[in-house]
Amino acid sequence: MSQAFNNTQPIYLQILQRLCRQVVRGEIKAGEKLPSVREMALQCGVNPNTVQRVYAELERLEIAETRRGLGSFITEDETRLKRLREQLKNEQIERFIADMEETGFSPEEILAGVRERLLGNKGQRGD
Amino acid sequence: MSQAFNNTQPIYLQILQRLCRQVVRGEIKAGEKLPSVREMALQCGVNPNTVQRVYAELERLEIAETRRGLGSFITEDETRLKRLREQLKNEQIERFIADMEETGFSPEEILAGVRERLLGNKGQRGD
Amino acid sequence: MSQAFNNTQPIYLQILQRLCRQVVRGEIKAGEKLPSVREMALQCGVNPNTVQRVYAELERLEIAETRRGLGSFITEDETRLKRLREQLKNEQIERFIADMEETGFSPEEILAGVRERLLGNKGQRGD
Amino acid sequence: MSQAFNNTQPIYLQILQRLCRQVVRGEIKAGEKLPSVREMALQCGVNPNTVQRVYAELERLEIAETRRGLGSFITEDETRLKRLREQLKNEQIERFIADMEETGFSPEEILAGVRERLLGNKGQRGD
DNA sequence: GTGGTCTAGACCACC
DNA sequence: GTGGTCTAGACCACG
Repeated sequence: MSQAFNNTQPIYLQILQRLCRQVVRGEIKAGEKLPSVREMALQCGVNPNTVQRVYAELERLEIAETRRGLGSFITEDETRLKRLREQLKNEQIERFIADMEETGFSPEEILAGVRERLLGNKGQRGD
Repeated sequence: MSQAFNNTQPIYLQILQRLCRQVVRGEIKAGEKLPSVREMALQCGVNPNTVQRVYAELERLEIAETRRGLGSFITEDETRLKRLREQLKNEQIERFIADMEETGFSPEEILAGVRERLLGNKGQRGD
Repeated sequence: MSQAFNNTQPIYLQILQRLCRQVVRGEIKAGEKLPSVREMALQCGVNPNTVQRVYAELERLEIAETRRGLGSFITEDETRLKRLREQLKNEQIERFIADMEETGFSPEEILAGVRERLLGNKGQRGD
Repeated sequence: MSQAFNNTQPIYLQILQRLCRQVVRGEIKAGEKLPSVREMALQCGVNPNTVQRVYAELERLEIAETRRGLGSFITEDETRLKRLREQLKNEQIERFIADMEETGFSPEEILAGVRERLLGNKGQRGD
């Protein structure tokens, strides 16, 4: 679990992404304390420097804040977290569709491909 | 020079991707000769070595083949190119949906988001 | 400097082959760390780029994997290494026999020639 | 037929090898006239320069000789051709076994592998 | 420290 | 002319 990093992306980004997703999925709640840098480093089998960087980035994104001597905490601003959810959704969709269109797929083909993948390819109509 | 590359991805991958897309979109046809390494390097404002790497990768992917002293050519195997198109489509969709689901979005939400982005949010019903 | 390379084959392939053979012979063990790119370059009297290429190829062959900032390591998957051994054996035999047959030697003649070379030509009978 | 060259070896060597093998197999006989350079180039779909090089090499190996204004001819010295046959056989065997031993295979393993490949692996004994 | 990428420029064999 | 390899040296992000 704690050790599944690929080499194509910096580890710190992978951890960052995982934390964001846990927050968005509600597995980590508003106001919740994150593990200490050292603890998290152990859990992930990673250099503390790397975790430090993740927490700094979370702070920059206003998803967490660190209180000196106490640790890092997810923001208590729940609307911020809801915004985060929408933001991630839109970014991912945006990037996906831009990529697909640049590769030459039409909107119809994109939509059909996504639907097929999600629902199986039993003939849907009525778009 | 004439082309803009971003810094988040190696240049050679950006060129590779661009060529793949041009092939998939039919802008480059089966059997067509690619510019020589040196010429492409000039066009891209890039070192010949970098282009060399791109062409080598195209060959490894069986999208192009190089003939000694003659240059590099897109494969004449059109079915290979069709496969490439499907492959790119499926990979992109797969990655997108995996990402979305891992972030906690349901299939319905994904599909709705994609449709809305592609068609505007006029009447989606009955999925 | 310390190593002699012949001119008929690219240096990077010669280094690659040597490493593969060391792995197959068990001189380099599963999980073992390879010298850093720079160090290996020094050892071989070769440019770091050349070694880099070798390591990239080893990774593509799933013989080694590189961990960011840590170095390159022979895969810990021992069955992969056993497969490699068989693979090299079969490839070499296959190529040899294909060559021999294409040159017009019969299976009997091939086998006799190999046996003679390996054992001296004492009593070959009854094949 | 005439167009099956791989990229890992110079085309002229591939043609050279093919001719040697045809001679060794007896498909081309002692004293026989080879196609003209231009003719052979057409047959092979190759630049005349390339064929020129092949014929020069054949002459250097004393397998063929070119008579000005008449063309190239396989040598009439049949013992030379027999020697060629043995020479090719021994070279190929030598190279194969050297490679195998360097990869760490024992003589027994080599012999077993070759026999298995040639005869199928029905338990032979009596070496 | 590590690997990854890139440039500049060279040399080679091949066609 | 072409692609393929190599060197020398640089810069970067990562751990």
